[in-house]
Amino acid sequence: MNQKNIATLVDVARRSGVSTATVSRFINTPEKVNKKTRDKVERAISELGYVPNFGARVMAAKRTNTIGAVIPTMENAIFARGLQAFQEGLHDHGFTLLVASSSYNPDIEEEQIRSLVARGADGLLLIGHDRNLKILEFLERHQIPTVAAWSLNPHSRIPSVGFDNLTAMRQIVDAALDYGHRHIGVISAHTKNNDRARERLNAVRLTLHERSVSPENLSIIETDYGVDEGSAAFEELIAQHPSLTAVICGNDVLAVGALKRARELDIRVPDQISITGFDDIEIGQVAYPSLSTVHVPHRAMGSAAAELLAEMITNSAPYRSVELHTSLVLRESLGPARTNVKC
Amino acid sequence: MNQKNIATLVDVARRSGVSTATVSRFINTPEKVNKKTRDKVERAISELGYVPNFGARVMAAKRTNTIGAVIPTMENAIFARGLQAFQEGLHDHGFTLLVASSSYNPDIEEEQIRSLVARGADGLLLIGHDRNLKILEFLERHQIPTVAAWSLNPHSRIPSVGFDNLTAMRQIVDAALDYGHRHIGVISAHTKNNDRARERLNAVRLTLHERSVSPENLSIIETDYGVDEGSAAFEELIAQHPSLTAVICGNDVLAVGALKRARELDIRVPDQISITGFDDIEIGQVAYPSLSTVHVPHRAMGSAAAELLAEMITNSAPYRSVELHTSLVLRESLGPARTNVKC
DNA sequence: CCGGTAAATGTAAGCGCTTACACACCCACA
DNA sequence: TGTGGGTGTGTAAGCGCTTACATTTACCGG
Repeated sequence: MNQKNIATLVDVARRSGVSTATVSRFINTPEKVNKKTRDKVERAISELGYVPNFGARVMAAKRTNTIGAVIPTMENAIFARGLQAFQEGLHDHGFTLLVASSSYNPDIEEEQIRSLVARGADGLLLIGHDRNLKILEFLERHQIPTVAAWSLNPHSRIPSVGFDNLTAMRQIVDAALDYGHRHIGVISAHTKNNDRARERLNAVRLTLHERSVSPENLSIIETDYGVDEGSAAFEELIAQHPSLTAVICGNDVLAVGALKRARELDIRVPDQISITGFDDIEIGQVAYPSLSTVHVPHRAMGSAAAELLAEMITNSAPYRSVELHTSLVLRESLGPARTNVKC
Repeated sequence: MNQKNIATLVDVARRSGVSTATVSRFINTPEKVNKKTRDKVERAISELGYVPNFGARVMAAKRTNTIGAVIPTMENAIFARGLQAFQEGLHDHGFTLLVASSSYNPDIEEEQIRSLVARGADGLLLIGHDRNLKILEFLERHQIPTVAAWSLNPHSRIPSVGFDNLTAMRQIVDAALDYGHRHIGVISAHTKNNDRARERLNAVRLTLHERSVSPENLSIIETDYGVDEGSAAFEELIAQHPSLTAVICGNDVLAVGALKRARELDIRVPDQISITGFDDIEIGQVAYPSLSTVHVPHRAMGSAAAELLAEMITNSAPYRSVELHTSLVLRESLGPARTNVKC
């Protein structure tokens, strides 16, 4: 034992009277060890409270059975459910998940990716496709199987497991237009370095264009992620554009913030103004009025990502993407446009 | 380079024409390396895209600058904000955070703790104090500085950074009693292996006793964590005990579920029934009616835990706990008890 | 009783780093 | 010119594992 009193393989070997190789086999491939020996080793291990040193193991074996994930934020539930499913899927394949968050900052994301690779991650899950070439090359040089989720981009070097944000957002914009809304506000997450936000915003522009609504009737505000940010953006938007009858939000968190502020300002939703979200997380169901939104198959996405990654690692499977589909969830917050009594 | 084309320290040394020791020094203590040498090494590193192998590093240096945290769940925001602050605090001290979740399962928690220790965590953050002796001894043998958060227990071998759940819960129970509630329901998280839930429940019992409310007027239901579980528990509770005028929930997530079901059943809150939560997370502010709850200083707790842990690791500081205080947040969901028109 | 084969175990060479120690310089000072 | 003390760098010994290969043991049919 060393000064920290931590038992090593050698200690276990000595105590059970076998070689280190046998102890190692006991741990990794017990079926290759004789029953009697197995018992001896097992006893020694539990008496010593031995735990294999992960670092040493990785060095010798070149495989960590660890997958890393870098998500933009842990603060909200947006990625939580998908990640949970991802983790469960990985577990079935014998992998452990390590999670790091980037606070929506590309530099931190890069740092986290490097850190996970240094820690020996066998594969990586990232969110979206917006990142610079340098880090992609780094991943390629290290031959780290990687998949990008929450997004779909056939041109990326990284395979996707996700949905088409553009198509998804069009569903709800179409619904709003069908309800007669012609003056529309958008509260979007920052679109820089965020392909999901950008595509969703594009979806609004495109749909309005197709349905011949003038761009002048569209007011956009970009903001940070958060309920309070949603509230502030909502207030600003309607103060500057009183004729708006609908506010499309880039995600449920912003939408819920908008909903909250509307209530505080005594603006009835959806009678006076409609508000929509995107993601379909729990908070939208408990909000009042309940939030009309785009349902994202979080769990399916997590499972599919786990499946694909496991496949890429164990069979070095070829490039393959998985497309999932979203659906409209119409609850209370989206309703017919009010007849436009100009203020 | 090996077959995976990953540059090692040796490659960098060769390329820059210095010894491996110098490269290692460049990485760890650049001020000890001559400026000219530094430039050579720096260039070689960036040309090769070299990243130090973490496992090898740990083996040689015995220090990882990594802190592990095992939280019961990532699925909800309860621990998210505190963890974020914890992470930020650690970052200031040069530590990296690794997060694992246990799904409220003590066996998984134990497995995760072992895994983090094997990965070389220099310290550990755990939630609450309920865990078996074996794992405590394991931690002691490995001399891993550990703190327990979200709870306070002066008798534990592990120092606490948190608040007294009993005192905290009494605040809101007292408030409910002050409003005239005498028939009280409780929706609690499972109390097994969960000291926080247990103490909060005890707080209800104790307070009622002190204020001479008969235990017969108290109905308790324990359930899993989740909005839907809260909804189901609420419905069951009021079906079996129509005389209840207040439902105290063990946390905000359950409370919001209860609030939601009340609305679905057309039960007015707080006119017909009051509902309270615990934690003060965002979801309670956006719920309708807004949730009266106990405010937990999540961020302060996270920062304090980071501070204490850093101190324990770098100075092997003595056992010291940090007590934080909660406060009452009265919003809409708690109101006067209805005059008891017996059904 | 022997050779052959399979099963079980042992030996020892790394894996990629850090760091104690040794060594080579260079400058200041006597 | 000799000595003392930096400063900068190199050498090489591990850290705790896995695993290819060598060796031993057990058991079989002939």
